[in-house]
Amino acid sequence: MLVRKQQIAPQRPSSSELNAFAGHAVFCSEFKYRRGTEIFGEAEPIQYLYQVKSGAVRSYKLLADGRRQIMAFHLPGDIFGVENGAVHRFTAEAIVETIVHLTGRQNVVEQERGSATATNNVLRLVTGSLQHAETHMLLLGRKTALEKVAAFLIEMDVRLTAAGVMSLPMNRRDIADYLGLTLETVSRALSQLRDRDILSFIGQSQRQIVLRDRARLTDFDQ
Amino acid sequence: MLVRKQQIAPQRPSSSELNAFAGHAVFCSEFKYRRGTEIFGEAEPIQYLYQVKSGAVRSYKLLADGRRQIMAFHLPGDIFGVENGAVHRFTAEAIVETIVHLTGRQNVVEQERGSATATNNVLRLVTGSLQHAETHMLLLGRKTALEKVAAFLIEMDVRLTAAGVMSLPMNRRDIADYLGLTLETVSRALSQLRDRDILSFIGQSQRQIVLRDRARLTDFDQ
DNA sequence: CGATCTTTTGAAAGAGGTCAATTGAAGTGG
DNA sequence: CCACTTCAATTGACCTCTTTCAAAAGATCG
Repeated sequence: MLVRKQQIAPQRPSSSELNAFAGHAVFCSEFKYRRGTEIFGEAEPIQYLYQVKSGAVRSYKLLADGRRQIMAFHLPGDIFGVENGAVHRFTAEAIVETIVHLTGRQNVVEQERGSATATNNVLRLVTGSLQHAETHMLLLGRKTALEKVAAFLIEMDVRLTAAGVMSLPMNRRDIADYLGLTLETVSRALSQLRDRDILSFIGQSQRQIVLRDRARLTDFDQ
Repeated sequence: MLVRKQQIAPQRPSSSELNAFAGHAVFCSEFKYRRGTEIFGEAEPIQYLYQVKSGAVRSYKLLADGRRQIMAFHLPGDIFGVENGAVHRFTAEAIVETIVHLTGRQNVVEQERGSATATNNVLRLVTGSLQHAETHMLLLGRKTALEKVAAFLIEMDVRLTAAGVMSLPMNRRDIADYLGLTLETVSRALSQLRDRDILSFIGQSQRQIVLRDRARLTDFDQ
């Protein structure tokens, strides 16, 4: 597993939000993952706790025949890989070149035993994931394609929009696998929103989006 | 809210698994809810922690136009209503006449502050919910109708089958809203499984099911 | 025992999926 | 640095799975 990892600053403990999370300084390295590379796999033993420094991560589950459901996108600032058991329940991959801060699981486990504050931090993270999962179940089970795409844009708008432009790190297939659709349906929904002047693409890339009418976009998201 | 509640043994602290959860005896009452009545509503302040003694509970979220997504069914032994924030994120209703044990939230909060064991118990419950939610997202986003119904039957088989018979407390609409389908599609899938001799209904009720071929049922669930 | 709720089943419609072709962007190696 | 290959996205045409609408039979409840 470490073979895939490209260590940047292995010896120097670096300051990060992970330290704040732990309540005290812990050994904390920076790793860089190339686009498309696996950070950890489903059923692999848990060794680290991760925080996205730059880039983007997708975590997903697969069915036997390859159908994929992306549970969440992890963007700069997000902490992921927090689990209570011994093994990961899903796979995490870098969507683009991604730098993460990581801390050994030992530190987290020790904190769980010792500090009540640290345990509460773990609890807060897991609760946050659960809340997101519940919202997403409602989307997956009961929303139409257009409502799903609108909800996705609103979610990403908060996280990714800088200077009025939303730069999506993921491709249409990733979005589709997040929303329980096909990439063609996602593309058609985006085109429809563009034709109605609710959004527009800028430059040559189809991943740079400007939201022109957030109010009407919200109307689509039930 | 208390108006709806029919208290059974208000004065007598009763022994239950909730006490084991708390690590020591706490005030613990038994309440009975008639079928269809609300136990708590979305956005209501959290006051209690619940454990199903008998019966069944559905917890769900609604869209503005009434579309419903059931997040989970809570069956005898299940603890529910555990949340980290101040208000509930969904509604819980008794599916049939249901008896629950409940303990005041104060106890839980105090335990969170004090005992690390109690906090770990809360963490274990929340982690369990998250794990279930992740599995369910894969089902909602990526499985076909037949696969969804097969997965539902396998899930309920473990929980509900006694003496070879699975007695479902919920109707077809509940199942549909759990699986992101319509009740007609659920009915058709069950008929299909019956026609293929994978299950059969017993008696006059359509909620008493005998699984005749679990191996082939598992084949349908990817 | 009548009224209401639940479930099944059929027929028709529709939302989203599949297949395919085209265009455009982005890496890659000579 | 540019041609070449590969990857990404759009769009059209068609198809199919699930939904919608409707009717009828069956179960349950007061």
